[in-house]
Amino acid sequence: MLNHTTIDRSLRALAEPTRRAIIEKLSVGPASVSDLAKPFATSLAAVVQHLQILEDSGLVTSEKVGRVRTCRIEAGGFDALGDWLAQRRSLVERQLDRLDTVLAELRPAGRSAHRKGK
Amino acid sequence: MLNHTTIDRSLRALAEPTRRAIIEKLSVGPASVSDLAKPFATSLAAVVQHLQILEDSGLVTSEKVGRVRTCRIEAGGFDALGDWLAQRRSLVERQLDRLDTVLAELRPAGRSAHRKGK
DNA sequence: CGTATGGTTAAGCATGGACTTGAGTATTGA
DNA sequence: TCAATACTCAAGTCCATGCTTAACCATACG
Repeated sequence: MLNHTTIDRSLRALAEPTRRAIIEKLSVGPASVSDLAKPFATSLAAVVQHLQILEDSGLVTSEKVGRVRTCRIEAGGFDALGDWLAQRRSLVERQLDRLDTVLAELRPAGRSAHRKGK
Repeated sequence: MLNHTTIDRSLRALAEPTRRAIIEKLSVGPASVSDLAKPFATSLAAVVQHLQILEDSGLVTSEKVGRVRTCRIEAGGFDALGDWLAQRRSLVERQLDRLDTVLAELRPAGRSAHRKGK
């Protein structure tokens, strides 16, 4: 399993509405810090702090040219989280399959009816 | 887009190592509250609180029979989060495609080299 | 040059969230 | 029926986190 700390940082970063809104905006396209701050009622400094956390989590990168910092989503920043999620879901599937098996053994003549088709 | 509050609750619930560990254990199979509490150094009450949060988030269900509460992963509890993630990733892909297009237009004779094959 | 713009950093505050303890309820088993 | 088990609930503590303000730098513009 890949580094657990990456998952932790990603999830913490995303578990905040403002940061999620920033991610949502950035997933449409790059933006400057003050562009990102505009929609929010909070101060610019607060947004900068959120951006710092997003960068530490590996979800966002930024580079400064002149006096403006341009932020963008880091492609692949969601991969660790995606893998973790996929693994959870596959394990849950496995559980349901085993349940099916058990039910099938309990009434061998019938067809288990509670699972959605493949 | 599906209910935003669901995403919020899922992410908040998962942004905590203990709760994630509980999820990981439950994705292997159902367990009682005290089974879940065993591996942790914390008190039982703390684990119960975590379970409450996980249930509120829709990731876990439980039912009490006799004096023991059995907890299990809610199949489909990860769907909203999975959809959100997938959408982010697809939007990021779109950005990269547009970038490819721009680069291709800048040097029409060359092949863009920075993307992995389809 | 001077001023505005865009961002950075630090300090302090306030709230939320994780944890503990302790007391209580309901079930089970001897 | 008594004790152990398996939670449940309430109250209180404490620390992390998000926010603000304020001072500060660097770059761009008239």
